[in-house]
Parts: sequence; structure tokens; C-alpha cells
Amino acid sequence: MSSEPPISEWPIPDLLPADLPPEPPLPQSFYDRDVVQVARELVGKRIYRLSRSGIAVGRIVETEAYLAAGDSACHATRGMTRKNASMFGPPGRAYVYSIHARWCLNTVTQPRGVPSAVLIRAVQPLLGIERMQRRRNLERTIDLARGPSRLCEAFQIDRRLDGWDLSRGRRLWLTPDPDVPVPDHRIGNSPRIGVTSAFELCLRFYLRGSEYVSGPKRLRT
DNA sequence: CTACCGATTGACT
DNA sequence: GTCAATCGGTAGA
Repeated sequence: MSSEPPISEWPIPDLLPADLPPEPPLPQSFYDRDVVQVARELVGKRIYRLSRSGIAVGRIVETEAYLAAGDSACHATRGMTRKNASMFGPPGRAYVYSIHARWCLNTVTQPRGVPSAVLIRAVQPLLGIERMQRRRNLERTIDLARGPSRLCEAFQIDRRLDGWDLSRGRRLWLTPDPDVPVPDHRIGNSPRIGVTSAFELCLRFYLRGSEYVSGPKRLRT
């Protein structure tokens, strides 16, 4: 796989329909805070991915926080390796890692050297749905980005974006919710899915009632 | 080099 | 609900 050339600068012209006005990317200061707060506030935010094959946009509907301390499920608990180095870098970068032959996307939070991150677990596709369908070889919109590795496939996110600066509005970035902010009562909270330790920590956040959230139904309401 | 492991997924009962 | 394929990363010989 060859690396992508820089193909866009913020703001992106002509790529978005008129009813989806572009917003500036979330700044580094958004990510430079407590990881749990960031995880909760990322629900409802938008994710933009501009690659050679075009643009894809979605709404984040599910996240999980991974803590710097006291969290045995966090990849950083046993120190820095080449794989998790992005978690130890500045906030506002992507941390993309592989698991079970697939990729997962995190946003690094907290000050540099405090290894915490938010896993993006599910996204509601908004734009570029046909593109996602081709990448996933799947029709059902609900399943295109419902799951951390599914969304990476739909948005063409892999190892090349590990360490990517999300605050610059190029290739991969997040923006505020242009609609009414998600009210507190629509944000659900539960233990994290799939982890083999630290079950007791309720660090998963999701848009309550959304069909685009992963997990069994009882973890979507 | 080999021997695991896993923040998953898709197929199946 | 169960189960195994998947492969990059890590640790250790």
C-alpha cells in the first residue's frame, strides 16, 4: 500500500452538499482534557474522512474511554511500545492499532505523556454511503460502521493514519455536531464491550436508542 | 525464529 | 446465545 499524497486543505470546497455545512475541526484543546469527558462529548460529533476515493462523513454514536491509570484494559498500562506510542504523544492525534486482523480508531486525549485514548466504536453513516458499501461489500447501512473495525473499513482507516493530527482538517478529522447538541438523557453509559479485564469500569458511552450503536439491544437502550 | 495474544467480526445453533 | 478465522504486534528462545 502506498502512502496518500496531501490532497486537501481546510476548508474543503465543493465536496459537501448545501445542507451539510462544513464546520471547523475540533481543536487540540478539545482533546487536551479528561479522557472520560472527551469520550462522553464525542457522542454526536461528526467524523470526516477524505481519501483519494472521495469523502465519507458520519456521526459518532458510541465511544469508550481507556484510562492512563487503574485501567488494566488500556494498551498503555504495561508501558510504551512501538504499537501504542501514539497514546503517549500529544492529544488530538489518532491512535490506530490492529486487533484480530482488523483496525480500530482512537483519539488521544490528556496532556502529552499521559497515555489515555477514546475508542470510536460506532458511527452513523451520513455521506458517501455508496463508497462505504463498496469498501465493506455490504448493503445494509445500519451495519456499515456499527463496530470499531467495521467503521475503519467503511472510512478507509488503517495503520497509515496512526499518529495523524486530527485538528488540521485534512484526510481525517472530527467536527462539532451542527445540530442541537445531544441532551444528557440521550447519552447511555455501560461497561466496555469485548475487554477481558476491568469489567467493572463503566467507560462506554452511546447515543441511546440509535440503531447504529453496536452490541446487543440491552446495551443500546 | 516460534509461540502466543487480542479494545473483532461473521457465520452458525 | 456459541465459536473460530484472522494477522499485526509482542515477548522470549
